[in-house]
Amino acid sequence: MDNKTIARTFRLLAQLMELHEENPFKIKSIANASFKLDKLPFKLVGKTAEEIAQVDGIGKSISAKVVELLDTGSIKELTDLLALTPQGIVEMLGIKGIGPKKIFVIWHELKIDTVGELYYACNENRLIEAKGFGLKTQEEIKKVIEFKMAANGRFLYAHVEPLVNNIFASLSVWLNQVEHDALLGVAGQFRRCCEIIDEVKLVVGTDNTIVLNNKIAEFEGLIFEQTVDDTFTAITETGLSVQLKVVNKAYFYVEWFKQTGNDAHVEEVLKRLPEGSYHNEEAIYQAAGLSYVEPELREGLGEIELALTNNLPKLITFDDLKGTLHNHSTWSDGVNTLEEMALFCKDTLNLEYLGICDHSRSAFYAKGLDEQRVYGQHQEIDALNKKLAPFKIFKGIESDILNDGSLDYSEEILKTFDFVVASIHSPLRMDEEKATARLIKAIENPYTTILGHPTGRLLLSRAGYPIDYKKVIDACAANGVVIEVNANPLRLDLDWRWHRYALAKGVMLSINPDAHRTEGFYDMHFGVLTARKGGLTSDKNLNSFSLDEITRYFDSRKFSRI
DNA sequence: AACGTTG
DNA sequence: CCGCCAACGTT
Repeated sequence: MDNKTIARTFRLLAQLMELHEENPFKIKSIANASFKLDKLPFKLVGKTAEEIAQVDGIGKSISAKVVELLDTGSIKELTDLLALTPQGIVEMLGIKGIGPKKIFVIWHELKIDTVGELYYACNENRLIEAKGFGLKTQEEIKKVIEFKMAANGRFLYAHVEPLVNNIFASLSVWLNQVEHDALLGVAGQFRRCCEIIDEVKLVVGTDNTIVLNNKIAEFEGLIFEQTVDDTFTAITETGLSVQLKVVNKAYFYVEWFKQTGNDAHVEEVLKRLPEGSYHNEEAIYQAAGLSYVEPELREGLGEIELALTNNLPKLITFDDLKGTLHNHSTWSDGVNTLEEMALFCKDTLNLEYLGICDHSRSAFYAKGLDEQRVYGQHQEIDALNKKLAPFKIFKGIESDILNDGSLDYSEEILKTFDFVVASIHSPLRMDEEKATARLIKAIENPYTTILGHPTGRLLLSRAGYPIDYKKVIDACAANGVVIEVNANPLRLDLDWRWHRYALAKGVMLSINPDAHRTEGFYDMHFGVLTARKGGLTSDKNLNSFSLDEITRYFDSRKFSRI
């Protein structure tokens, strides 16, 4: 069990205690513990109660609960509370915009205890009757429930990846026993590296279908049912559909190709493809008179024209990344210290530089840096740079874009950074006009180097604020501002569908992990996949620059201000 | 701490 | 009826 799960369990416990009107002091200490546990720089698994109690804010009683959770998988107090709470009420805790206080009213005064009923109540205008609720709250709740319903049965790529890897690995082993040269490939949305997956597709090539048909019924805890002649389907516990298509080996590559691209892409290629069996995908594209199209690009969005004229981009890879920009440390809301983050980049990832961009002063909830602490951090960076040379830490900041579009510090302070990532964190409720104007004002600020997560979206969980993409990208082009591809699998923002437009306008992108702990750097993997979908090449990605190149780039941005 | 909402 | 503001809940 990882720390995140433990922290989430404690938060749920605190919320349930509040719903059941328990001692507010106890509630506070549990909620506080949840926060602390989430921010620990070490893993809790294997630690003793005594060791855990050493953590500031965690005493005997809570450390005992952590151990109980680690040993038994649950906490008795939580199990008891859950038994007393309707399932729908527990679900409501996951709705943004309402907390335990409001849910208490919904439950006891409106007598509503399922999310469905709550939705109906919003439609019938019944929520505004209750005290503490108004029209705005009601509309907001309605919107969030609708968003949640639309997300049902859909999953983040990052969430599906381990499952697909497991299925692929065990299926390979098993197939190999059945037939030593059987073929297997992952296809569909996953192979195309889509950010949201609602169906996993695999293709098997075997001439021994009978054995397969008899054996496949149960595999890796999944129950496969034969839905069509050659297709087996299973649904995971979480509701994800896994499809297995079985064909003779001779047809494997054509089938794999057909199951990978979206309909538009496959149709376009098939039009040009002579009938036949092909021994790999390259041969298929060649026979169709096209250069090879990487799976990520097979979306029917103009890639065929590029393939016809041999103009497909050479897509960026993880190895092209030379450094990483936009990351956090314990100076604000990160888990690892500046030095730990730097050493990880230097020694584990073999990068040449780290850009540190802790939160700016108005991000109070994240311990944002005031002017004093900016100065303090810069001194620490100078010292570390001496120690770790030639590895370099760049002095950055993730400056909030305030409500009026200005940045969070005076020019005097902004001047002291090597680069500035400007992002919106609050307020997020804006119409398109307001959001676009706010972003453009920040883009026009001469100190802005990179525009951070342009829409603020959280995939499957929160829609971003609406923006006029073209205007925002055009403004970046006009002001030499780089756009972030936030690599957190929940964000992947700028959306890949806009990469090509940005690149055409001469705007550079930057694959930024927004890491809040050392493992967070690995999110760049997802950023690379999504940027590949967008058609990004290494030379247009800022953090593919070598240390020399990026130093010169930051310098030239500074000179352009004078 | 700052914000939006409520009343 | 509107604008103002304190209290509250959420992030």
